[in-house]
Amino acid sequence: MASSAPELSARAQEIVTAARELLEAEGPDGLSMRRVAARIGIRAPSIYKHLPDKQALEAALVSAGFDECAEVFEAAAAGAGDRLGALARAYRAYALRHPHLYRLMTERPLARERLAPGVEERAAAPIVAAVGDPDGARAMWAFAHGMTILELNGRFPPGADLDAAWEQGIAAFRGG
Amino acid sequence: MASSAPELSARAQEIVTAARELLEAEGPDGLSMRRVAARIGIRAPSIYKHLPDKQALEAALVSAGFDECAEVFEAAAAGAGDRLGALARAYRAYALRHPHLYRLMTERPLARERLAPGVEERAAAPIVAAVGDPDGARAMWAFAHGMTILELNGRFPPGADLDAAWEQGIAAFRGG
DNA sequence: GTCTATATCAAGATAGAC
DNA sequence: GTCTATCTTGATATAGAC
Repeated sequence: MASSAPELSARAQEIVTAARELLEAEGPDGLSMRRVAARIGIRAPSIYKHLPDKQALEAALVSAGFDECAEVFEAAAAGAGDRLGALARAYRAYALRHPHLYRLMTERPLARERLAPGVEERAAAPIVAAVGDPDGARAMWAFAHGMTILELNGRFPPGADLDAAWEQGIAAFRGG
Repeated sequence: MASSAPELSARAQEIVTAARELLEAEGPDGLSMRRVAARIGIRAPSIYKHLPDKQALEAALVSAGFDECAEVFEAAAAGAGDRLGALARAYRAYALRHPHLYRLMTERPLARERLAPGVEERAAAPIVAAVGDPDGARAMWAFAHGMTILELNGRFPPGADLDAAWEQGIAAFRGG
C-alpha cells in the first residue's frame, strides 16, 4: 500500500531502482550518474532525458525510504503493548538494514518540495501517536536518531553495550 | 589548561590554525589543502613538509574540539544544581557555536590513534559523572547528539519548538 | 622549506548529431 | 531517447629542482 513518488515514467523508475541498488551496495560515493546509467546499460547523459538532475533522483530514493519507514512503524505500533519500545526497535532495525539510505534521509535538509506528498508526515505519525505530544515525540526521535547514527558512524567505544543504552533511553522516555 | 596535540612545530600549528579558521568560516568543503596553504601564503605541497597528510590535519582539529568541549562541560557541571540540564545546554551551545567542527567530530569513526591522548575520555567524563552509569550516559549523549545534529541538518519541521523538545528530553533522563 | 609541474582521479551537466 | 564529445571544476598527493 505504499504510495510512491508520482509522475515517474517506467524508464525513470528503472533508473531509480538502479540507483537504490547502487546506493545500498556501495554507499553514496557509488551513486554517480555514470554508475547508475551503466547499471541499466545506458550512458550518463541519457538519464537527463528522464529526470531533471541528481537531486530528483535522491528525492525519489528518500520518498521511498519514508514510505518503507511508515509501513514498518505502523506495523510495529499496531502489534504490541510496549508501543514505544517496539517503535524504537523497529527504527533501529530499519536504519541498520538500510544504512546508506538512512543517511541520505537524515544528513541534509529535507527537500520537502521534491518529495512525494505526505510521506514525511506518515512516517512521523506513529511516533507522535505513541508519545502523545509533538515536543516529546521530537525528543524521542532525537534519542533514536542519535543512537542510530552514532552506531552507524562507529562513534561508540568498542566495548559499549548498545542494547543496554537503547533500553535505558526507552525506559527514560516511558517514565517521563 | 587545554593540553593540545603534541609534537607540532610552530609552522604546523600555524597550518592547523588556518585550517580551523577555514573550517569554521566555510565548512568542510572549504577545507582543502590548497585553501589552507593559500591562507598562510604558501602552496599546498609545502604543507606536506609539516604534516603527513590531511587526516593528520583533521585529527588536530578534532583533538582541539574535544579539549574545548571538556572545558565547557566541566565548567557547566561545576556551577549548577541541575547538572544534567546544564550539561545538555552547554553541549548544544558548543555545537551551535562550532557546527562544522562538531560535524567533523561526530560524522566519522574516530581516528583514536591519531588524537591527542585522553581527550575523548576527558570530554565524556562529566556526562558519565552526571548520569551515573555508562549505558545511561550513552543514551543521554545520543539524545543530545540527536537533537543537535538534526537541528544542524535542518531536519526539524519549520515551526518546531526545539527548546521545549530539549527540556522534555532532559526531564525524561532526569526522572529515569 | 618552498616552489613548479604533474599524476591520478572523478564528479555533474550540456551541446548537438543521429 | 540515445550517443559522443566536451566543459568545468576540483581534489590529494608525489617528484624533483632550488
